[in-house]
Amino acid sequence: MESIISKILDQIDLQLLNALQNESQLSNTELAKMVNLSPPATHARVKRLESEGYIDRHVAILNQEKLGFDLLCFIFMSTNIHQADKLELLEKELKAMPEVLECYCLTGEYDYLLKVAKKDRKDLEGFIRKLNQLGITRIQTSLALREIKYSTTLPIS
Amino acid sequence: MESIISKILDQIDLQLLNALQNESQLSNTELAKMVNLSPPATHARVKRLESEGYIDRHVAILNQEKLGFDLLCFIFMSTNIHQADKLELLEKELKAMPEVLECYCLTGEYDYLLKVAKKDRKDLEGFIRKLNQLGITRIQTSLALREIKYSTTLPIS
DNA sequence: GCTGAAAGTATAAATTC
DNA sequence: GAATTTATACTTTCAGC
Repeated sequence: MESIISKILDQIDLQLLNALQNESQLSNTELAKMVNLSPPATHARVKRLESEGYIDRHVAILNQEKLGFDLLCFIFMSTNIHQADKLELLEKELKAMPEVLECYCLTGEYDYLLKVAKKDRKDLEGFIRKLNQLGITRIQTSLALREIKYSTTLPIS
Repeated sequence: MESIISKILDQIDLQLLNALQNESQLSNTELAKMVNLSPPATHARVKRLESEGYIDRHVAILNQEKLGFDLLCFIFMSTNIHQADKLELLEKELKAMPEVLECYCLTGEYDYLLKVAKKDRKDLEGFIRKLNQLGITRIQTSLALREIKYSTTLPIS
């Protein structure tokens, strides 16, 4: 059975998405050569993929180490907030914190998982103190000792 | 006391990095206007930031949901491997798996944290079986119920 | 979706500050 | 030494087919 995607995205679309998620600076001309299409046809497809929301955004990935972000932490936490509107506020505040790179609601022991980048332990301490003021009941922090892989590339091919 | 970075990167460099990590498709002309420099001067700075490793790569962020990746999982695992060369092999294999988006060595109860994207439960089951064949002793899987934030933007400003 | 032309960009070289 | 202006090559992008 075919997936839903294959009915909307053909092989060329997937090739384009895959090329761009690995190297978004590829020129339209280069992309066109890769998929054996004319530059205008290629351009139209990429624009379509963007406007239809398959491509969320284009970003530059900076080097954490070179920029002094020595601490990458995973913070598990639970809250005693249960009112829907107050939970929403909490999530809005978490989202607005620039040091919070990722945040998910998780199955399991804790309510939330946060991925946080900080420059040093003092910064991290301040951040955790800030969390405690938001109605967080339980926090467990794990430090990343070593990065083995960091990718934004979805396995679409 | 000034940070190390401020000795190498000036305010304009940080502005450029910050602009590009949020929207890497900005044209050189637009960047130049933002930082009040001529396009060639801006271009030289960006190239320098790339060649010196402050910018790792440029990528397009795809929409997981639209592409059918319904399962985002965080897998904690420990291994019984202790030989250095065999551990290296394990890490190389983890790195090579396209469904493994991120992988870190962690402090705490488990040796590794994996962030894994899969299309459905059957796929996930197959993946976990594959892990079990690599010398993994203990696995704990948490599913992301909801994404509150997903960002690649470091808080450099 | 293709071809060919027009507009806009990136980039290298020469010049100035 | 670093930024600017000038000039060229390349790319994107819009017609018409």
